[in-house]
Amino acid sequence: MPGSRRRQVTLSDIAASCGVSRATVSLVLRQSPLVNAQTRSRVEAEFKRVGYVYNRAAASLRTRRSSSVALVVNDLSNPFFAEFAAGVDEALAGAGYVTLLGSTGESAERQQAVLLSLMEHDPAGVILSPAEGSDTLRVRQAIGMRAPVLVFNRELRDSGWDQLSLDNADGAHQATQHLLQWGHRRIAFFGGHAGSSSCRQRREGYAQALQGAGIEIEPQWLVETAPTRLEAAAQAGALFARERAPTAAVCYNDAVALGLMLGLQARGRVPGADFAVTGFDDIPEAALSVPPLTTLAADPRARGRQAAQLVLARIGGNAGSENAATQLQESLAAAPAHTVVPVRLIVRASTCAPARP
Amino acid sequence: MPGSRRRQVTLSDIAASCGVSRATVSLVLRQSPLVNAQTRSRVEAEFKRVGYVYNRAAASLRTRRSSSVALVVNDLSNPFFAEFAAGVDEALAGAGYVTLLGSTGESAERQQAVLLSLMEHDPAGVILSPAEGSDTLRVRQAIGMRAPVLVFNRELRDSGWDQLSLDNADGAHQATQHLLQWGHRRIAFFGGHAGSSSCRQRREGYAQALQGAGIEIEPQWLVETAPTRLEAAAQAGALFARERAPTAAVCYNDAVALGLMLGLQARGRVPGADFAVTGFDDIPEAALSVPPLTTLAADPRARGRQAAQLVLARIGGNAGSENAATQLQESLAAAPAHTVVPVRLIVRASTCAPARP
DNA sequence: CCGTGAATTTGGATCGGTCTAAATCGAAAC
DNA sequence: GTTTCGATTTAGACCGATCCAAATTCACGG
Repeated sequence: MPGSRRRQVTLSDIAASCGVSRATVSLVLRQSPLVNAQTRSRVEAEFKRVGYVYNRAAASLRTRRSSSVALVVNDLSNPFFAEFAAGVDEALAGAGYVTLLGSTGESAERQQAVLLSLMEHDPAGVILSPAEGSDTLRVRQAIGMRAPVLVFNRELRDSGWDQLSLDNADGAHQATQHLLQWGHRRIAFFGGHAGSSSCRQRREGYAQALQGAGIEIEPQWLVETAPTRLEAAAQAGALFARERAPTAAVCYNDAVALGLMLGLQARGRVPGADFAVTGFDDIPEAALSVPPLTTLAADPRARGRQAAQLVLARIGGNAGSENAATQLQESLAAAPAHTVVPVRLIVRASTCAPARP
Repeated sequence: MPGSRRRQVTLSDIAASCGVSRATVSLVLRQSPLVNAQTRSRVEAEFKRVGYVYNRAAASLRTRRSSSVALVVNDLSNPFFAEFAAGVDEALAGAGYVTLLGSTGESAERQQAVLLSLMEHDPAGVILSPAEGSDTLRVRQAIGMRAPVLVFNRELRDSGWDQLSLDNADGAHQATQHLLQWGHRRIAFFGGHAGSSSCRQRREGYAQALQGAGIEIEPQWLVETAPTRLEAAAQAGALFARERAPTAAVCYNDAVALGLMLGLQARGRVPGADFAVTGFDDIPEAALSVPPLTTLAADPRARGRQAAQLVLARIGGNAGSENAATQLQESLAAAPAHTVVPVRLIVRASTCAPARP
């Protein structure tokens, strides 16, 4: 019923109306065994009666223990990251932390602003999926030593922070291998910015697989595009500009692969019948495209949970030292860990034998 | 360089090393015109030198002005909500607020826990896309009068809060009309829980369109399913259980429509050729399915921005009264607004004329 | 009746900012 | 030379919690 106002009720109010001291109420709040059972229930009843809500900000001001974690993600509208974010939030909530969200829209500038703004809210940790073109130094400058950081998905060179990433090289290797087994010999690597670390790693795995098969890569097999469906569709033609055109393509990711398939169809080619395509990520659409896309699955939601676990480990890791400052020191001192998670090939109908001309 | 520790630098430290009082430093922080230009630049230099970062929690403890907004969403992995969240965050960040994320996984229980946890962080406002089966009273109990709320997408009866929703009835009406124009006379409404407000509204629009065409609805044309692809695919058969089977279906949403199309194909029917299907939401996959899905677009990112604007209006709305408590009072007192945004029909290839047997 | 120790409770400082009312300081005005 | 005034600065309380050391209470043994 809009109408009942008055300022919010605090621990002092409770103390007053229960006839005990603020300290006692505080002990009740924290489930201390010190307080008498009768007192406890009296106070707890009052909590309910007046609808008391805890002010965590005030508490962590005193304790110097924050209960939030910042999640900075480059593109929420990408289902891969949305799933990731859901996983992060799930695990953080389970551990009693709240998620501070920041999205950067893949802009290093916005990322900087977002980080600065988030740091003012004193997160206990940061999970960062860096925008393309992030500068390690600037990011460091924004975060300083104030919180442990987990870098996800892209590299941040020499940051000295923990990192969680997919086994990009191995994934691309698997995809290429798969195409080789179908009998392809002319295989392109399509899409992505060669500057980005994930693209570089995927290209490496691809190159290694071809090398292992004794195949030399033609320059025209390497096509760069923005990692979007649209750009990919537009660039499809580049594959067929010259002789020795490829019969298959390992794509940077699913978005690019879906775009390429559209582009192929526009040229009268039939992906999955006379041209083979693989993706990366296994976004939900991959299973529904025509033809369904052979791709590499990484289970982004599980990655999100994992990322959360990793920062939480840095944050709370050392149960031995209760002192928050010391804890931070120790955890920051431990050597940064680089966790690489395997990806698995999901074979669908977009891969096929090379067309016999 | 991990190694440089020491406790974080505070405003008092700055004051000390600049030889001014804490009050002055505080004035500098807040760009007050009171402070002398020389002093200001001296202090600002010190900020940079030592890498000072503002502690917003401490500040808002005193000012009673929070700079965060809670966003509670039922399913982040749904691209519709992911886009929505991105839009919310974009607009909030632009206004200097930070987003506290909470996802409920469509569970009223989790939603309650999430809300309680978020409220402890004292958000200035709440944007809530309620989980199915939310109980207005419990939600009210968690939030109380502590923050203005914007309810998105689903109704929360008698909550007295602002609401932003899609014009569900009109959308379904448009879709049904479109099918009628193709010549269909036996049109089903497929999917969704009839209990949910959005489903009810869509069914209403559908029913009205049919009524307008003088068509009576057969009970078997109304099929309930969970709003997921899988369930929808499994229930496809229900449409053809009896005589007077439909030749087209207005689906609850895109996920259901995509599922239904799969289910149809499994039965040897060809959606877009001998059975017409429409969706709702225009998720990215809708354009890529086979056949591409006729559906209703709502631009979720823009909705997110709009939702953010609406809470911000409640939060900051009254520039006249500087007193925060008074402001909250006034804004909560203003009559709740229900904003309904139009949706537009995107015609693709999943709709066709009825099959001539 | 008093000392003793365990069980409870508490006063008051503290976290890092902001706010209010009052102090300080030159310089212009009388 | 004192008063006055605008410009600047500041002391100290305060926001809502926690923490520490010390105080209080109470039952029990001597």
